[in-house]
Amino acid sequence: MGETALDDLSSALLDWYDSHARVMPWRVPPADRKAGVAPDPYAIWLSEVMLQQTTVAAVRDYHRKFTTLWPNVRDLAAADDAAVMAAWAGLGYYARARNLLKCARVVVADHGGAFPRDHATLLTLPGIGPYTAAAIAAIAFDAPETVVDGNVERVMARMFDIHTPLPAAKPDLTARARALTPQQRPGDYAQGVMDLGATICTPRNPACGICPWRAGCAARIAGSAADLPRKTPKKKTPTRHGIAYVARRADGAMLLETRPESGLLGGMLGWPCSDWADDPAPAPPLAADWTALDAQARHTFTHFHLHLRIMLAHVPLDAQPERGHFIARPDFSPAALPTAMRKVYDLVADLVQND
DNA sequence: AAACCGGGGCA
DNA sequence: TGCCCAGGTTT
Repeated sequence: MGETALDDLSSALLDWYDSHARVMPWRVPPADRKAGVAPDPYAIWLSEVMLQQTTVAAVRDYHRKFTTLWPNVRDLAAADDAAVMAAWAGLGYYARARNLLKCARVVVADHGGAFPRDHATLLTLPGIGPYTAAAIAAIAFDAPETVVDGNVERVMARMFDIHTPLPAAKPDLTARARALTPQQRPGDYAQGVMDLGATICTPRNPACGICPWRAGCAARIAGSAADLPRKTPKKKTPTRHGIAYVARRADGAMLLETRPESGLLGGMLGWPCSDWADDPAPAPPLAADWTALDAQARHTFTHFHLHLRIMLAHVPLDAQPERGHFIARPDFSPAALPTAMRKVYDLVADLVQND
């Protein structure tokens, strides 16, 4: 395919984006962008980190919460770690929140509070990999970088009818995407391809009939669009079991522990637990008269299902736990818990409210 | 290169 | 249930 054909494709995509761009709070619409309105790099960076493996619908409220609590990178850099982790609770992949804070502090300490504009420097920042570096450079600074996410991989696999399964096909798909990236409006182009993948070239039931690229799409012509991209099969998820211990002190305080920085739910608040295994050994955080609940909390992580049995105890004011710390009733917010731990609270909430 | 790391929405 | 998602870090 010659340069002219590729230019025609990128032009068609930009025309489509001008009239079909999705509305997002952090995004500058194409008309405003053409009028010279620049995006806020802080808002773009925050959105891109939140959007890692996460849908736009899930990100919206969290982005608004963060920009309200911390309107700029200096405010975020000065925030308490626990406040940021609590605000992130429920969004998942908690290493992102820890790296978010690290990154904000590096930007303030080493870059004068201004985000770097080039891909290579962005790549040195915590939590920013090849995708996010390209996305920030393109979207925030309109640099001619090629942004390749799951949407773009799917669009390219279909445009060029590539049957090689992912992840092996990634280098080829990236090269195809790079060849299509225009020098004019690369930021809008990057967002346009992702919008196309999110709204037209969807994983299931792609709307080929209204696609701006339908005439040049090899998979649509071959009838294989809905079957692409192919992916190497993944093994199915095992189930692990655990025991969660909920201790309520006589004054209403609840016993929780801050999980280790690294690992599952790293740095988040949770109930003291046994290990999570096929047949977990009991590990109560203090000696007490523990009562087993009938209900179990069930939660699915990326790579395993978790079934948590729940033990409940009412303990005296002078109780001395071996692990964790008591959090006073007014200071305890279930919303600050990751979802697996909040499900445990939901099951015991009625039992610890009024006694 | 492969493993690890959440959560919700969808068919 | 299984698959999908605006991926990065660690091993």
